[in-house]
Amino acid sequence: MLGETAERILTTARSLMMERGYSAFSYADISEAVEIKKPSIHHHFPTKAGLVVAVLQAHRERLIQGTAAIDSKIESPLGRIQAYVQHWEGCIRDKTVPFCIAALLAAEMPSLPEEVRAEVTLHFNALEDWLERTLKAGVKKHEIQLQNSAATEAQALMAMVHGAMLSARALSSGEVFKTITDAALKRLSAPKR
Amino acid sequence: MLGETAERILTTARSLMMERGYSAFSYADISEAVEIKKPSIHHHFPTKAGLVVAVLQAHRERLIQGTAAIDSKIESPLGRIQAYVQHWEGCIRDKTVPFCIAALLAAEMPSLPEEVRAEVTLHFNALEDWLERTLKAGVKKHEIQLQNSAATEAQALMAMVHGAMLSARALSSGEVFKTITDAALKRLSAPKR
DNA sequence: GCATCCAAACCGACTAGTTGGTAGTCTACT
DNA sequence: AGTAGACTACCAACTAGTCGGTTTGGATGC
Repeated sequence: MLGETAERILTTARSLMMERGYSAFSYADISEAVEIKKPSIHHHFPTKAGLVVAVLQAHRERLIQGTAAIDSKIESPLGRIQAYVQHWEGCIRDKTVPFCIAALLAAEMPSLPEEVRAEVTLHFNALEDWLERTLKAGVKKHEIQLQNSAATEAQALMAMVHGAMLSARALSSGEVFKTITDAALKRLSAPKR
Repeated sequence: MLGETAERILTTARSLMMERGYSAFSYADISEAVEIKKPSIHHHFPTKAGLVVAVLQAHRERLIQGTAAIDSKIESPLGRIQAYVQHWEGCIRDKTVPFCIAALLAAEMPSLPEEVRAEVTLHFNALEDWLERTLKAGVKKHEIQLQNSAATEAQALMAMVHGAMLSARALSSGEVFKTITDAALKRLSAPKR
């Protein structure tokens, strides 16, 4: 298992990356926040790439746990997707977790170490999988209507959520995220019958 | 007007930023590509923030010129939006201009200098304006159907395009951009009548 | 025609600070 | 005695940016 310090380093790295991405945060930043000297961080995480990979693995783990929790709590597929989007809405509103790390790193992709790039791709795949599964279930239950294949609609939905995060940052407005995602959800729901 | 060297610095900075964003490119990188010594770059652009602002202003100028060209060449609003999306599709395919700089910098927003941030916001506003105008014109001509206000749909469309760029990077697949944007365009077009 | 002046362009050498990472040491706990 | 965690003291490489100085191609005055 990971020690307490390693855990603190991870969560600090996470929030720094959420704010700045990969290249704009440093071991010195973590050192300051965790109140531990820089070489001690290297003791727990020898390289920056390794640390970031660990953060991304935890991030993906949270995604898998989170969607599983949604699946077990909410029966309706449309409701599940709503819950997913609302999760981010809340995060963006209270500014604790203002961005999906994987989406952020996707922007920096060409300047990332290979190991990190692989992790980003994995996250996108995992999210796409869950969205696709959930959309398909919604169609089967006549709760969701799609104009394209579930795979395509899952990709589109994911892009919309990530793009909405970009817009929220660019316009420094949490409002715009809700506006965009509400419109996307509205489009998905099948007319009552 | 800008000299030839300044112009070369600008285009080099542009492509470096397109690849890496703000914090992951340096004057040394430009120096190497332009084959000019580092202090000479400072002669033309005293600060990095200033250089990036210049790049963004040119980028926005191109957006305005580009959309104006589309407006004058293409009569149909839906066709105009298609042309806009296809422009990026082409850029992503041949990898010359693989990302909208403003969208890339939006991800880094919190670590950007103020002046740069303002420029990013301006770009988002300019694009949103054009999309909204064009969508409204399409509705008037019964070419485009919207489920929400034109402003909302413009935001959603913009988010989708930007998110599709992120996905294309994350999955290193130009295909996925086309898949996503095709679906978005399909949704916009009103049923024939 | 020719000296003078000027400004733009450029460059070598440098600064102060930061980057990720290393070596070796001390300490506390098992 | 061994080990995990933390430390001080480094390192080479890189960061944006500065300084003083040279080269260049015109303009201007005579």
